[in-house]
Amino acid sequence: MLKSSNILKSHNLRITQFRLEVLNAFNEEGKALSSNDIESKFKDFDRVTLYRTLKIFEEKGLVHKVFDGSGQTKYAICESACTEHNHIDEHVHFHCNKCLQTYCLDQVFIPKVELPSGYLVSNSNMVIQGRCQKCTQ
Amino acid sequence: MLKSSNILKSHNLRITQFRLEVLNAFNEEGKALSSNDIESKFKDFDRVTLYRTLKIFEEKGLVHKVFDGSGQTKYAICESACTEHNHIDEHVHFHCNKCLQTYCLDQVFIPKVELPSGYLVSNSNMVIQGRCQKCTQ
DNA sequence: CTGTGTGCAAAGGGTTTGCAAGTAC
DNA sequence: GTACTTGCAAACCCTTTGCACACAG
Repeated sequence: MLKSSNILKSHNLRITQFRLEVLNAFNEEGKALSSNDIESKFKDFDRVTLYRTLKIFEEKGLVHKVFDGSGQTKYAICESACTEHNHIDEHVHFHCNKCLQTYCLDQVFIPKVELPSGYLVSNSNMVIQGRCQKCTQ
Repeated sequence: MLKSSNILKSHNLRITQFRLEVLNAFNEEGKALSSNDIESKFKDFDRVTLYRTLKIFEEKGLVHKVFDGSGQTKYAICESACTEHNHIDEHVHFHCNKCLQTYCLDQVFIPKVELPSGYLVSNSNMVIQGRCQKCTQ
């Protein structure tokens, strides 16, 4: 049994060809993908199904949205710890201004910040822009 | 002469009624505004002109885009130091999950983060979500 | 067999483009 | 007077909704 089908099963999702292909796309690319990115990897393709797939993947904790400042909504694979009721994505995202790709820096955590009194923090999001490893070589 | 017209003049923009009103809206609200937010403050209104106004304001360094995770593109007034060629917006943004407003915390700076070697940083962006001062009272 | 997923058509919403008329300077 | 700005219509693109058929379990 493939890894992707295990992921689907463990999140209580039916295993379909389409979902496997989308999940594989994320695993192969290793970076945040827009629906457009995914679309261009396939032919014979229904956009609507992709939107629905991404939506349910997000709800069930397989992927999380990334707002990288490009304006496009992108998605990236979650850490395995994420579930439907407990999204944990406290890592930094890096957006390369040259290749325009966005990477999850799973090993880089978002630092805590001291806020003025009266603010209650539930969640933090950090996007760093610049040049990625490939584009500085 | 009003403050807003000085801002326009100092950024080499023609002073028009429309631009003054948009600029005043930002100054009055003191938070990030979507084009929708601005639209609802006026009547007798052309959306297209607003889009063009916001675009040129951003280019000239009067406002900066804020991606607060709400999905909507919002804009906030820049610090006075920003110009067409030098955007400096190294402060934290706060998005309230209750009132859905986004505030610039000008006094809270984005902490520096240690990245793996090979990454070159040009810019950082940080959005903290939770409850704002008004909504925790 | 039953409930869920998919594909198509169409609608909805935000944003951009083209062009003619109006306005700042 | 000239270049820039505005307003309107229409185009564009991304995303969602409705519905009938197909498929996983």
